[in-house]
Amino acid sequence: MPETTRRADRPADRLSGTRYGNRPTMKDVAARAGVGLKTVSRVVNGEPGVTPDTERRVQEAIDALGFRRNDSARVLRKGRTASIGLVLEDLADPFYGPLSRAVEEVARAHGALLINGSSAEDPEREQELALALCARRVDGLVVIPAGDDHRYLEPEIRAGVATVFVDRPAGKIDADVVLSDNYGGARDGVAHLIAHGHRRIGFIGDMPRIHTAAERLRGYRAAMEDAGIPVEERWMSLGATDPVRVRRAAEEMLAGPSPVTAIFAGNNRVTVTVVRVLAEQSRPVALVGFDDIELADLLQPGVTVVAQDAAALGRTAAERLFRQLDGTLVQPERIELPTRLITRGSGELPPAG
Amino acid sequence: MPETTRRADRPADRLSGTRYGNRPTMKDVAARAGVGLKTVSRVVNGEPGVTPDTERRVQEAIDALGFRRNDSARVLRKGRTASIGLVLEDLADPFYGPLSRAVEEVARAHGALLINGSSAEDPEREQELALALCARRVDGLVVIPAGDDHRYLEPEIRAGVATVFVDRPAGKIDADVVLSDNYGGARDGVAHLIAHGHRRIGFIGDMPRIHTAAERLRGYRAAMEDAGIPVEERWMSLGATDPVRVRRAAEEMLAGPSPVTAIFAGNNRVTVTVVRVLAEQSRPVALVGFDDIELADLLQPGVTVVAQDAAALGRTAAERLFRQLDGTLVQPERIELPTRLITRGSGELPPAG
DNA sequence: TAGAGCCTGGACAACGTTGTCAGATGCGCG
DNA sequence: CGCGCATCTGACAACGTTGTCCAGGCTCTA
Repeated sequence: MPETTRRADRPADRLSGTRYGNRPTMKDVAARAGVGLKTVSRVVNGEPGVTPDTERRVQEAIDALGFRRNDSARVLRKGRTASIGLVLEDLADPFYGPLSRAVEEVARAHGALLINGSSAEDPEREQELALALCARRVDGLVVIPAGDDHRYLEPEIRAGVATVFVDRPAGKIDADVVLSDNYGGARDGVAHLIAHGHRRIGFIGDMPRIHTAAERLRGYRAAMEDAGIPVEERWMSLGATDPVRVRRAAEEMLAGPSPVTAIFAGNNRVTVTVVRVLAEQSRPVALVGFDDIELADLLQPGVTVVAQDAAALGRTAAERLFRQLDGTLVQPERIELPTRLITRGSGELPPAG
Repeated sequence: MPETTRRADRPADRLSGTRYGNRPTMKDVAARAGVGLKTVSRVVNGEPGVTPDTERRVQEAIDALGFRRNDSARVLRKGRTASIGLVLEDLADPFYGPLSRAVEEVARAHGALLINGSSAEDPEREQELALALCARRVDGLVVIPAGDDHRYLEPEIRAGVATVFVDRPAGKIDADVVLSDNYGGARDGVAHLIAHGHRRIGFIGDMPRIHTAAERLRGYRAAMEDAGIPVEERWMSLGATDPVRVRRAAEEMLAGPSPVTAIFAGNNRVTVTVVRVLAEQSRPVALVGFDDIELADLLQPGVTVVAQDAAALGRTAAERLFRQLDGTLVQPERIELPTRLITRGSGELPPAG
């Protein structure tokens, strides 16, 4: 049949509607066990009021047919899905692994499953994902925002979808947010470099439209200003953090007559690339990175970082989400978790050249 | 005894049944727009046969009420959820990040969402998770097995749940499997060490009940045997791969009168710990690790590894899953992806001592 | 031995959506 | 002006489960 679908380009529309491969239902089980439908339901759900003998008969029928309760139908009836959604930027990013896992653990403790998807830093994809999750009636949503306007979630929140934003604040709506102290962490990290004698300090960060990136840049500027150091434009690089771009940025600020003697790297990806670039330099350049990276202590020198606790971010957010669902929470709040400066050598190098 | 739907200790049972916070339904939209229920359905799904004027009225009502289609009800009707489940070991493990992401991308391309959970290497939890996903009627399941008996999935597979196992084979059932060539990779890695003059080579791996661990051990033994080197018991450590245990194992094989001159590390976690231990040794010890690790090239010396392509594993598995759903696939198959030896220095060190 | 009360089991409606089908409407044409 | 046809619309059942409520059978007591 030529179905002329007008806007059938939405995800869920693309799978066709073949039935489950003929799965047994409670009705089938009931027929086989010679009992009523509701009795099967009672057995499946461990409700009281079934004689051991009847229960045994039902159980046998269940085993024989390979019955498994259809939670979709159950959800329709009960109104709760016991699942929460997580919209993050990139599952493959080592920063989000622990965060994701922490959210999952909390969900598990509350008997909920986790559905997650990556926005790939694309606001439109974030929205598409979040709304798809809402259509599935997740009980709650943990969002690591890619966009800066979340008014599209207003009807959902009003309808009772618990919502918590992590890592970056929500845009244009009032909602729970759990953040790291990006500003303070960056400021301290840069101040650390200044304390070790640096004055020409480079900053390589992500696009400033990303909240964390903007905050870290603000921290950098604050530390410099506190020390009375005027920042030169060419010390700063703000843009995509792919290796090619970062490498060029680093090499540029390390070239010329008065190169930077230290670099502050705005996130884990930047840090990794900068470490590579610095390894190729003839003179030592100090480095402090935002986000911890694995094996940072084993490099020569060890990489000094401003570490944030990704797991704590996820855990805190998820716990807050379930407290929203409990009804114990009313007022949206902004929670800021502290960062920690871990000195390993690279940030304590004195200025060279 | 076949495990079945039983008692009320299952996750989904713990959330109580409060209704959605009074969400508008198609009926409400229909009432407000002054049209029939089915017409709303048509508009929502972009079906043909609605005049522009009617469509506009319906659309306005949708916007005004903040209506969002309830996919649970839709699923109940259509029989497909457009979602697939992924059961893995630990979301936070850097090896599974890219794998997970790859599965997600394929799912996305097919318009499906991804629900995932961590088994924490616990067979019971694996089963609980997989069955919970089936109860939600995921269309398919990608499983990284923790246990070695998957007969509990037989009714599900028979009922049409597409199933693919990744990284490790299924136990006691016939199903699609996508693996790395663990045996060949380990054998080549160890042979590489032997080629560089080593004879006393240690092996530190995971519990042999884990298929990958067993295969890699087999590869180690094969390489040693091919070279005519009798393996001493104390060169091998097979057990949990927590840092404490691995550290002790490494230190033990490096002590005594005839210590190993090289170590083959059975997975990424082991490699990381061994690198730490070796950094403390006075004499150089060669190292080849299974799985690539970030920044391996920047360590002194760079860490030689047998790399597997986690993303390719995930992608291949997910694609196979959707081909099962298409009906293009019939016979279960075992697909083995090659590994790649990446030399960076640590594996090319000559024997010392 | 009759009545009260408890326990078990089942009929039925409802959850929100989609597929089916038939009715209503409008249009062109004889 | 009426008929056929195409187009648009809506009533209704069904998806598989759970909550409500009542019937029937049993035990227990007076």
